[in-house]
Amino acid sequence: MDYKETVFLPKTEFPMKAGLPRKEPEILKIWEEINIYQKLREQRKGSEKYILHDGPPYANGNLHIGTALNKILKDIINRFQSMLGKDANYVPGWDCHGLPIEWKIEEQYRKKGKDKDTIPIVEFRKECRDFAKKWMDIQSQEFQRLGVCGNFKNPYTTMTFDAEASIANEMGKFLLNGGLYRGSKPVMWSVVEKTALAEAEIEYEDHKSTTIYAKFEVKKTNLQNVDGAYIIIWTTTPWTMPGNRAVAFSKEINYSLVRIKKIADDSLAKNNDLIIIAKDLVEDVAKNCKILEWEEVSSILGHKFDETILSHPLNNYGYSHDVKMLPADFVTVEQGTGFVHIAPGHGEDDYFLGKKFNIEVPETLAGNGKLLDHLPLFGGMHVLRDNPKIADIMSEKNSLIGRGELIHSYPHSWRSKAPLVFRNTPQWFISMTTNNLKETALNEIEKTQFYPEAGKQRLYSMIENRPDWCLSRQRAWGIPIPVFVNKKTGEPLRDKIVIDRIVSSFKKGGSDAWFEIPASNYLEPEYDANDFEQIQDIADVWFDSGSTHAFVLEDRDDLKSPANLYLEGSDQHRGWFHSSLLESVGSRGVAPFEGILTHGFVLDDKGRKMSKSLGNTVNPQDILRDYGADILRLWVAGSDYYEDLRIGPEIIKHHTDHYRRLRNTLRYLLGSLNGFQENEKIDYSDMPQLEKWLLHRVNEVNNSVREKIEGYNFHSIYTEIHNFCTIELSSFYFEIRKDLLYCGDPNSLERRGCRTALDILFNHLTAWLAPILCFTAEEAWQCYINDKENSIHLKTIPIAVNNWNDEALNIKWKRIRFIRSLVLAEIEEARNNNVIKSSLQAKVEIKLSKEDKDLFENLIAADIFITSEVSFSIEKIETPKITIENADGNKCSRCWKILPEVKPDGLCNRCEDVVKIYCS
RNA sequence: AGGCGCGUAGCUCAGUUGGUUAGAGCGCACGACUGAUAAUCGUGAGGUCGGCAGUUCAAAUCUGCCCGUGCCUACCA
Repeated sequence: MDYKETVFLPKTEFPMKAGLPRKEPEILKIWEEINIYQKLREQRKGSEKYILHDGPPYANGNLHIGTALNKILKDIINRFQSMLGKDANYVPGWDCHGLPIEWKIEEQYRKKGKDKDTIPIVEFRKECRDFAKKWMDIQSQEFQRLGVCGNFKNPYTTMTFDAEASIANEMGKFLLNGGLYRGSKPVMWSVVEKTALAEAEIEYEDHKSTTIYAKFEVKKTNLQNVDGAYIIIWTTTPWTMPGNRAVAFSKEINYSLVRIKKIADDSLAKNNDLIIIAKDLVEDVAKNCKILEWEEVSSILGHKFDETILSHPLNNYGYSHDVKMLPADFVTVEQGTGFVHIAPGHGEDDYFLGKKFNIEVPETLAGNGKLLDHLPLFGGMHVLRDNPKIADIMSEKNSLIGRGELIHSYPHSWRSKAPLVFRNTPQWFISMTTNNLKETALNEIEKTQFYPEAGKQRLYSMIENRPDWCLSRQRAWGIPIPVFVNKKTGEPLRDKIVIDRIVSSFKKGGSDAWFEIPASNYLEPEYDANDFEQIQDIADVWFDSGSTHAFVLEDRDDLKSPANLYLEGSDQHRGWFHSSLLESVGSRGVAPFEGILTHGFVLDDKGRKMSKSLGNTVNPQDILRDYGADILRLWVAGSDYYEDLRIGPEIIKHHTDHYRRLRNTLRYLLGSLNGFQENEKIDYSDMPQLEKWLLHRVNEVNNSVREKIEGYNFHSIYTEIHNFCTIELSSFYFEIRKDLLYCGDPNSLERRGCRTALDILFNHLTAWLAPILCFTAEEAWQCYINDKENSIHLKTIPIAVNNWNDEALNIKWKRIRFIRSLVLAEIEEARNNNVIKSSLQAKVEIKLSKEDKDLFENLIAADIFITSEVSFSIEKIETPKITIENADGNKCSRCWKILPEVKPDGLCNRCEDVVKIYCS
């Protein structure tokens, strides 16, 4: 007779094959139907808030794998916090202003043959706004497809009128507290377009420059025997000579004092002149300047040039200022003379070095590329065309020892392809020293919790070493710096009334108002608009996103500031973490976050960065289509995201394998719990020992999960859950309990106890997994309770029941499992020797110590080993000795155990009873 | 070139203050079961702990150098 029908086999609707790409959108639809985000807010109302403030992605282009990582990680954290019972309210945001969008619009213009400069600025900005909106909507859909739960109906963006007004208001705070000032700094300038260019708008191409070796006579020095000697510099930009104010040397370099003995006929050098150049470059300079013979008079260590003052090469022609010699790290002996001429208005290094030593920054260049008229000898000359002429003049005035030409890589404009120059232009800055901004920011970093810890050092040293924040950009798509400058005094107007007017007008019409509404509306009646210059610069977009704490965290009633956590890729140490900290500290004196978590970058499976040219990019869209979001989420949870993380076909396969184990565990639980009812539950005290052990372990894992949430150790949670499912559930507990579940008496305390424990286990497991496998956990949960409104994501992780803790029991079962592993190994051996085939055919004889034997008191050892018979004999040995033989008796047709009581083709006593009661 | 990181089995990760023979799971191989079945169970083989040198009785762990790699800067007179 076939007893299969009488066996209580697992039964469930939960399919083994997930079909996530099809299933997930269905679940998303249900969540939308029941409005789960809103529901969660209502349910968690009044609970402790947990605010992970979203760093806004830039609204252009589709979701890529890095963003997917970022968003999933944020979602996992929010869901775990929510599962702890907190009100984890996530408001996603977008960064909307800035150059990349401006470019796209310009590109569209170029295609249509339109010129950007002929388009009214407000119209141009409108197109940028529409572009940002379009991508925001696309990305919003993509983020939600990943399972991200948040306020997608009302996200924040940096371009709403409220946000623009609020950001302008923040700039107003810096204006009023004195932190914002007008300074100047050399920027990459295109003399063709008459505009500053951003780093990204620059391309490097070969360019032919006129080079000169110019001589600076030593005027005052502590050095001996250098009277009348010349320091020689080399430059590829002769036009910067009028702006020269210093010469840089390196303390580490050895220099030579050289007397020129013989020169070629066409050399510009003079016999008997004493020149000073780096020792390593003497040959090189001599060759380039056609010096045929020379002698080294002495050598000079670099650091001795301190305090030395030189004369400008054109000292006698209107350039009579002192030229200081300054030490600088960036001076090398790779090229030139080992001295670098410093024109603070025409180079980044030059500017900062000059600033450090309080050297004036002269203005020498007009926006159209012409040297200013008042400059002696060179007024009106053009920086790109007249370099040979400048070299001629200097040569005439006996201020060179050589000249030449050099083809080298040089910055050019992306648009016009014209060479660029560094030009000193007025810019707005936020001072790092006013109001102790830097110091306070560093203190706030000390108070911040960093995950991982190394982030603290990184942010700290960046803030510590950064110069003042240059806030202005010469651009169109962004928030204007809302400042008026008094034409007479050059001072910015610092008046709260005016700022308030600007802010309220931005609130009504957005920051376009700056370009549309006449200045008089803001200034009058207190001031006369004619007395003021209206600033046309746009604020650095980092100021926008740096202000999100103000217009998101502070302005929304359902959020709070400071946020519990800011979480971004490690590149944001220089970006959002940085600007948010400075903005908040500068305006409020405190950091906007309590913690910072950084994740690494996504690399390919070999650890190389992804690039189109290598063809190793991984598209999240492909993974969603082929595997589903839960697989991507599992990849995030299973990786150590503090470091860079890898992805590729093999790694995806690895995670789908792990997914199957988790899914099958859920499936087996659901199958085993088929028909489980409240009245089947029994008390803990009535449960078998094995179930008590299981509940102890459930408690242990539960505590561990809770603890690891606090430290954001999700890959550790993942590993622990996976190992628990594999080692303790699937291959141990489930394996042992199959007999009881399939064949046991449904009314027995043993089987009811087992199912009660399985129910508890299922409740825990789905709660642990829900934040990671948000779709699968919901699917399994719904399969169990069948109540759409009652989503798994509304639940919390169960509170540990102290009663279940029994460490002594755990230690006992560790030993039992060890003995079991010895038995299984012997069974395998017996199988290989053809003694038995299946383990139920085995009779196990164990020689073991009394202590070990006592472990099995009141337990059915055969069940634990999944054999039919076990006999013990006590011996004084440490490790049990096991022999395997064939079990005595016949095979029970229902439970397949081999027992003496069973008649051929018959049933064992237990099965006979069960069949009689339940299957007739 | 500089600043901050990283490098442990094919894959994802553990390895406490230096201390036996470097661990886990997956994958792989072999086997079992056919009552979790495109599942489940068992057994097993996989590592010069990126390389070299040093400190030490003892190094995956501490130090130095090198190689590879990632992020951020600087790519210049």
